[in-house]
Amino acid sequence: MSETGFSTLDVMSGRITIQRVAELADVSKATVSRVLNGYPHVRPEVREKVQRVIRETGYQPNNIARMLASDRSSIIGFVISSSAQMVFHDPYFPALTEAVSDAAGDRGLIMALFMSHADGQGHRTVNSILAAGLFDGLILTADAKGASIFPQQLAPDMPIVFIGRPSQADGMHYVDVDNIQGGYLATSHLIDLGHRRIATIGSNRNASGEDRVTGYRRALSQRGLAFDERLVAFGDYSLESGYASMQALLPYKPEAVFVASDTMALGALRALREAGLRAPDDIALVSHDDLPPAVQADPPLTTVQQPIARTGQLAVEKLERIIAQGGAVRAEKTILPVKLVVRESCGAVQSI
Amino acid sequence: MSETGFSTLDVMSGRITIQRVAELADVSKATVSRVLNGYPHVRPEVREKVQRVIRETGYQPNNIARMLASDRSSIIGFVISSSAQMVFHDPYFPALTEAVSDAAGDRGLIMALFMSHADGQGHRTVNSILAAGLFDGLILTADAKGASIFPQQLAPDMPIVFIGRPSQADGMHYVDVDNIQGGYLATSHLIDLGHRRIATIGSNRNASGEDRVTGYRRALSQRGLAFDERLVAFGDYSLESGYASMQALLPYKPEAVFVASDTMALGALRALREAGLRAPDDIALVSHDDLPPAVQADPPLTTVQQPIARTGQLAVEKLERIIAQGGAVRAEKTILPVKLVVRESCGAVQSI
DNA sequence: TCGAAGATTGAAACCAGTTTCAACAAATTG
DNA sequence: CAATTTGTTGAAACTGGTTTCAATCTTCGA
Repeated sequence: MSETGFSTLDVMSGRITIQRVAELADVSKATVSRVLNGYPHVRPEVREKVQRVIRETGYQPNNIARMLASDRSSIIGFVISSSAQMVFHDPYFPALTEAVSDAAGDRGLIMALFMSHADGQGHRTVNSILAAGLFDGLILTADAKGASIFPQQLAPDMPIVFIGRPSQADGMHYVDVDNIQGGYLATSHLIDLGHRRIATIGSNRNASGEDRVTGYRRALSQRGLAFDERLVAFGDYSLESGYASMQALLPYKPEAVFVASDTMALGALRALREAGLRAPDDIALVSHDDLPPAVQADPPLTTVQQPIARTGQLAVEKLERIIAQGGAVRAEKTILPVKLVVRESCGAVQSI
Repeated sequence: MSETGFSTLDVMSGRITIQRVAELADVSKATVSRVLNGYPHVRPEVREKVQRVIRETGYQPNNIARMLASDRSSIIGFVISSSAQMVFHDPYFPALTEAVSDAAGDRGLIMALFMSHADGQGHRTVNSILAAGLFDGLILTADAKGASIFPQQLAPDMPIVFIGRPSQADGMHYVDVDNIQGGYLATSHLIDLGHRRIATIGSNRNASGEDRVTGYRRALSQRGLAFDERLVAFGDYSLESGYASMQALLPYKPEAVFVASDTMALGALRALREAGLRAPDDIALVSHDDLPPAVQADPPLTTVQQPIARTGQLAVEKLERIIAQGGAVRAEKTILPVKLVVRESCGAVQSI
């Protein structure tokens, strides 16, 4: 009833607004806003008074109003465009998601996750994301070869960073891992161990898969080994495809195989086991990714470690920079180094 | 220069607003808003004119302004509170995430993902989520036993649905799977196959793990089998813990084991293999979850299938209902049925 | 044909912040 | 000591929608 019910402020009315804080601190909304955002031009004692009111009332600024006024949402979209199968079967995407989520959280950004299945219309997803006009920027996992629509064409001003080299990389920002070097290191290691008939299970689904095969070929040619078409199989990163690919390769009697992902290597190992062969004694194996299954495999996999957490982190940082500069940043790619982790599947170390 | 530059509307000015559409269609903002939201009280020809202008200008309403005015964001938060390890190693969380993401997308909701690692302060995450005041509601994965702070206490009005029974389930909405029945079905199946010394690898980390062990005990007692403390081991859902648990059980010579997750079963299988034992010939195995590794395992796992996609979907639907009704819905739990999927690890089917 | 009920419409208030700009005070300079 | 410059502050405009309410226009029944 009382017009001056200041004392019961914490009880009355549903929500505390900046207006209310301003009244209680006996200043204007503008000043409260300055305090809130750490802007200068506020006398220390005024600043403190406002902060005290904020503390005492438990005032939380309304983020949506903030977004509207400042034209910034602090929300970024993370779009995984891949078949449902891949997301399920390969720990790469969970690991990457976690990396991006962590990096976003560290910077006070909120990450909205979209899984746009290639089987449905992934485009619809991307379209509706852009239409939402809600995101400060987007992180996209590299598209499969042949993806037709590019969000840039739909929203040229939207800051976008790819993870993995997109099929049309011109003018795109992206963070990738040195896949060519990955294939090269793995294959060179096998050559160093004395193997000559070295096969590969790669993938032609996306740029990463192709690059790893490129590295494989580069290592061969650099050491004067002939490239044999029959020693190359292509999978889709699933365990099943690794299994099938290994079965297809066995008739050509490889001494060693570079498998382009840990998950496919797991499948390859099973094919070996069923054929009564053992790694590394009968066939040496080096794979790629260094995800948890590599350690868990039997035998543990020698594999190329790719810095997934760092990848996610750099993508977020890069995106933040582009957002801050209003999108006027020259397209720039970042390639992260990889390294070989030697375990038992290659035969360089004796199993314990 | 011209004051009446309507013809160049698509070129001039950065963004088209509802005001601009209203001017072009020669109506008020209110009418455009009515058309936009499909409200009645607009003459057909007016409606059509407005729609034409919208189409021609490519107008997209600003979602943030919409949120502010309507006090709805259409964003839900999905919080995975678990150790980083679990998220990495067990495909359960990726599968669940995908289910929730899909269900949200289907309903026009945007899903923000939070992975709050128990190792850091998960509470800080939840706090800052609530502070954001951005979400219409939250879906939380059930907390581990002993989690101390409940978001309800911080934000009693926030619509929240748990996936999995939370440790303080009173007054909470949650969707869960019938874990007791899961343990019961698995164990009964092993009893039916003639086994008597049946061990279990469970978990006391959360309610699901405990329930599965409860089901195991219920099946034993119902069939008049004694419960033997030494035949019970507890893991943390990781492959490693399954491996260690199985090693711990072997000295007590179980004939069969019910393992509370596929991932732990994978570890158990390895322990068997290293001990020179085979499933199902030496020890029969039934696990829980029916995630991809169950099929990929060697031998493929007989396991209890839990409907993950359905779980996510129901959680989103339930949350949407609570949001729509302004939170005034009586707490209600939903328990989904599980079923046994017979493969080779239990010995009921001959391997091919 | 008149009055009442119902449909259509727009002006204005509102959501809760940020930002601009003018006014004034205090400090510095010539 | 006057003239600038610099610092502090609040009023008001602005972000782009939704919603209320009163005014006007139709339609229909008596």
